[in-house]
Amino acid sequence: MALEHAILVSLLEKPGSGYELARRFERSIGYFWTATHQQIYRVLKRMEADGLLDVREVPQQGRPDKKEYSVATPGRTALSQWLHEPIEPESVRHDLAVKIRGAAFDDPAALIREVERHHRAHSGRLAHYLAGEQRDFTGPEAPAPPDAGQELQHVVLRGGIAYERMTLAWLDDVLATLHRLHAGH
Amino acid sequence: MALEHAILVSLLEKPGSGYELARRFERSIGYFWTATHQQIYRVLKRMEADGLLDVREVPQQGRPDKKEYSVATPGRTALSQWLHEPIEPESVRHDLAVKIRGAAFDDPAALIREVERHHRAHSGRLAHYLAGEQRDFTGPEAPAPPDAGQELQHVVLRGGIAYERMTLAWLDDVLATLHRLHAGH
DNA sequence: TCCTTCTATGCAACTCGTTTCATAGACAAG
DNA sequence: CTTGTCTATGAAACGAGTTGCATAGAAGGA
Repeated sequence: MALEHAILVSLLEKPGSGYELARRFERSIGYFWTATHQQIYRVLKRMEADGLLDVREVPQQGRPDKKEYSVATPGRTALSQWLHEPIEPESVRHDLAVKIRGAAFDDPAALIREVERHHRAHSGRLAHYLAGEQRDFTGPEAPAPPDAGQELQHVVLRGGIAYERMTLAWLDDVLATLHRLHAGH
Repeated sequence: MALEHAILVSLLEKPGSGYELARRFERSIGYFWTATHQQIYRVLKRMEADGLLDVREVPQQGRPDKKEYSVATPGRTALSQWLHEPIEPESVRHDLAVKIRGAAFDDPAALIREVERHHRAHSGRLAHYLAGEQRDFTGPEAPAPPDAGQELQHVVLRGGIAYERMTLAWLDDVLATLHRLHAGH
């Protein structure tokens, strides 16, 4: 259900087309919520039919026309209502943890390269987040007195950074454990 | 797709019925993978049809009969194959982050109680994990020379603990930010 | 010239996951 | 004696999410 709300937030931050939303979901919003373009187009259509969004056909030069969506009044109301509802704290879903426990019934050493691959992927994400933080919040070109929206975006980004740092430390722990099992016993 | 594999791992650790699996998914396995009983029964049926599992009807006294599932040879093969395949590092899905960014278009102070609720829930989980660690791994009744399976279970649990600690610290950061926005500016 | 990439939108089929409902015997509390 | 909880299994319907396919013009490189 939160895809609708993530779209509302993103369109309130800036109106845009399905295509543009899909790219935002690969970047900033995608830090904490993913969606493919098919899913986005389908939900946009439904939300427009429900009156949550307004559409405007925008002709363009040198590229296909696009449909620019923006949040209508009922959309703002729906978002506000959702913000006031309690939600369940999420439960994690971690394939890698399943694999690690499964390694007890296979060769634990075979997992080492896989864990190293994850480590590299998370290092890349952390670098990406840190670059974004520098660019938008802590660097010299960041707006000096940040407004509420920027403060909130920053605290969410700090959450992503903390998550990646924690994950990297854990993956180090996992690697040390796998090496220990491989060498000894 | 990983539900199948989580079930294979759990049944290799100990054979059991769908009901028992559902309870394990509320406890240890549920630390990193959740599933409801309906989902489990459906997948068990399919896995048995595919020859990955064996079933045995177990009559019981004072309670309904149960079907005890155990992993068949093709199931072990399937798990081993999956363990050797690379998987994508997961992307996070965090409703609360959507809400926090959405708070820029609503009253940020209204989120404070919600964030505090999440803080309490994560504190509870952390306490639960730490109790489990004490009981199974670091306490006086834990098996003195742990085998590979226990080492791996422990490192997964340490991951859960690290996740909860990181989340609690981040929620403190979020609360401080919300209070700052509420008081000042 | 052809091949790829980028912008832009969408359908169809499928799998995964959740919610609701149903059954049924045993046992304990009120 | 009724209500609630625990064990145990399952059907049906729905909603969320993924994968594959299709279209189409513009731009840039081999």
